[in-house]
Amino acid sequence: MDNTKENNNDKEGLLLRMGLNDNKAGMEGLDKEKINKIIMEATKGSRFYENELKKEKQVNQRIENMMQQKSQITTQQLWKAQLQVDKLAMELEQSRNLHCTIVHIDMDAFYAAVEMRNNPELRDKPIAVGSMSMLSTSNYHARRFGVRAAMPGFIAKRLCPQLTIVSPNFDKYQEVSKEVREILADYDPNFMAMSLDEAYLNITKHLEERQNWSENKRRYFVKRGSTTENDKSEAVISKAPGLNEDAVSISPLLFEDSPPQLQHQEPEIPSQAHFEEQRDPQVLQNSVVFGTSAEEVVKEIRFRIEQKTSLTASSGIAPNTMLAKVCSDKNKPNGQYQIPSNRQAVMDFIKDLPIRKVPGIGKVTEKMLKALGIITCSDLYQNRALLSLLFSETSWHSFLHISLGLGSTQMERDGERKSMSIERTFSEISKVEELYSLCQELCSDLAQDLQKKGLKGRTVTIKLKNVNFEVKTRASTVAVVVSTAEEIFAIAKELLKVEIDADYPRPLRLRLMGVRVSGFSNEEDRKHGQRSIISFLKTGSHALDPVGSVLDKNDQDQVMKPPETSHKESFFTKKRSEMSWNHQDIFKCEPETKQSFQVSQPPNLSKEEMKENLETSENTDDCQVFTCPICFKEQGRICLEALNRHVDECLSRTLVDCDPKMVAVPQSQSFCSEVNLDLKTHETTESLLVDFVPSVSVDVLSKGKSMEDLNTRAGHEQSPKQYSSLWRKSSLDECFYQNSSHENEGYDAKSSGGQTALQASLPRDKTFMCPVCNLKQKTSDLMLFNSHVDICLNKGLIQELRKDEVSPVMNCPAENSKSTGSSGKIQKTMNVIAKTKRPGLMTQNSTSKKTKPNNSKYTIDSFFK
DNA sequence: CGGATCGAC
DNA sequence: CTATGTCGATCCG
Repeated sequence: MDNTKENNNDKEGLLLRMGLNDNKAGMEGLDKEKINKIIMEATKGSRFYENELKKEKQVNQRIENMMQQKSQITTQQLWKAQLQVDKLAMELEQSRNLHCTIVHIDMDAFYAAVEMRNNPELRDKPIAVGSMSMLSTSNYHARRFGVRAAMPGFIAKRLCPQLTIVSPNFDKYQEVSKEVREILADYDPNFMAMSLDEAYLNITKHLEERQNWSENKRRYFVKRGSTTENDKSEAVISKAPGLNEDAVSISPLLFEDSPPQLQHQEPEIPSQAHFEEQRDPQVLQNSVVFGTSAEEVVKEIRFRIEQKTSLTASSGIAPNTMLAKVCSDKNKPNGQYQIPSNRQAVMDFIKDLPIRKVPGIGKVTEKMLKALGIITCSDLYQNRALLSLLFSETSWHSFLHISLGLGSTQMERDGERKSMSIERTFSEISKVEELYSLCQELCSDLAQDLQKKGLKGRTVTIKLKNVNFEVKTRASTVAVVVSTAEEIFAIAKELLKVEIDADYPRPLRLRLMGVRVSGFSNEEDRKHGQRSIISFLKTGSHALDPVGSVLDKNDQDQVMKPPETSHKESFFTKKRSEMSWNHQDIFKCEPETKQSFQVSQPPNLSKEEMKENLETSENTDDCQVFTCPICFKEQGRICLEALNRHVDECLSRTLVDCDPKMVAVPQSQSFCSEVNLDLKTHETTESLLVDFVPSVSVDVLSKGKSMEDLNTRAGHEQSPKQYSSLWRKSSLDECFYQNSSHENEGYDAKSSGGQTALQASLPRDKTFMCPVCNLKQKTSDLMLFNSHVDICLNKGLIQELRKDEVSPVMNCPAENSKSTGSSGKIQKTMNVIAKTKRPGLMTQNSTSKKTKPNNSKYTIDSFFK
């Protein structure tokens, strides 16, 4: 049994993947081991499980390839990469936009919450929404037993025999969702709904307007049940008659079953807001006034949602969507969390954030990065050079964005969709006729969806999953666009036929079939929806207006970008387009840049003044004086684009030159001597890339900053921080997740020891201590300082590499036979499927079961679909 | 372009 | 008694 050990590992992996390791132990619930054991028993030996193991092996193989590649990276490559990555990082830093207030709203355990609201019977029970085959969501009570979304119901039942599984009522959820949407629209008419229970808002403009609102405009009345059309909710409210004129009266009804810790949360009622009891006894209402800050706005939103729907929501407030989303998770359920709009706050937040929390990083990426020792965003930043060598450009760009705490500040325009598909799972079908008729049905349903959207495409893809959970897709592209059921089916049928014939003596034995249409043409899209024009007008009128003129950048971007890239800018993926348009953005960024560096700007700068500053800076600073981080020569008044060219040249020069040891060391040393290059760039500098330099967080002072400020900040850094208290407040889930994501690994916290000491010892007035070489230097130029640090860092990296004997420079990579060829990107995925064409084993079982396509869908449909 | 893979919910 | 979903986007050969 040579695979016993491996199996054990795999088991753990599987449990991890199923997200079950992060279950919390509760008085009534189960502890982690029990949960894992039960799941294991239920799952072991199933075809599903076997397939999971197989998939996991593939991922492991991928990781192995990656490590192999890593071992062949030379120090020169790494060094060069470091500089190039940092160049981009600097550009990104300059385009950082902190002027938007983005809110992410997330309804708590949405489906389950609706069901509980509608049926008081369920309120004290563990429940889940879904079926025996699959659950969509569970309430918090059930979660204590390890019952979670995406878990099959029959396993959930074993974990929690008392579990009530209710089948989903999507219409109901739609309705509630609509009610919520109506509220959200008051704060951002352009809000972006991600699903029935989740949305992003840009409340920048609302906040601005709100500043002038009278109290009455911010006053809401606490309703006492009678207004709700839903009888049940009245019952809910009257159930707590003792709760009267205080905050508790509007505290969540939903979380009676919340873990006890949650009840320590302070009542989620505006701190600045105050209640005013209405003296008129007949009114029987209290009113509440919300403040004008973002936090208050969000409390107001959540308050209104709860008043209207009797459901609670969690939310996050941050300068961009990525951060907002992460935030909303932090104090869930029924909580909120804000990252203030300054760079330091963002960085503090990001610092220990496990990458898995970041949207876009899923379990596979997490595992791959973990293999590189990357767990947190700081790790991500520290490994940026390596990552740029191991991952595709889009991937490492995303990583860089994440590790800098950057994300989109715009609500996505109605993105042109790229494909539309339908798929269905059913109990085994292997009869040819049934397969065809099923396919036809799918095509017909898909055609309806397509026609609703006025879409036609040229590529039809079928997807087949056999009873062993092996998935295949087969595509075919035709000359003219198709959209009708017949047209699609004609193509899909052929594809299906090929697969049936290919296996011929054996039946296909499918458990899922899907059909997809893609390759939409723009002309068609325009013709039908005139989408582009509409969205163009929308851009003009509803433009999310951050701060006055600054926002024009956004709009201009919209207009200037090529149409394909102007849509679908999930904060995660839009970067490519940013890159290609970078040179155009740079000057438009200028005003913002200026501001984003002014994190510590003089507090009372009037808007006019600010504008003025911006304007002048725009006029005069079109080209700044830059210093090349490689050769350290001043580049005069050239624009960033030119600087980039220069840096590139420098880079290739130095690399040809030689051993980095010889280059980096002398340069950095000479630089470490006192330099005073007072460039007329920004009068304020903020720590840029230095935050994550190993074991330090260096803060560059602004001119106006006093020593007290500094000390305060440094002290704040180490004392029970603002965040950790909030962190403690977070739900059990959350805490557990934190723990579980760190368990199992010799988690070697990249110690941030000495950080405070270092900060405190920072001399004032533009003399900085390099955290790596520990030498003093004097400069006001951020870039210079960073370059210096980076070079020192490179030195360190090189030494580290040497120490580890990973791949000494002289070592010829070719001698390692295993992964020849491909240098640069990860060799992606082994093609295993090709080998697995032999379907069902001996089971001759021609079980022509009734074709009973399982129609229930548990997917969360998005608002606008 | 085709196919597998990833991630979100 | 059984029993593990649906959809869109991206990446790479």
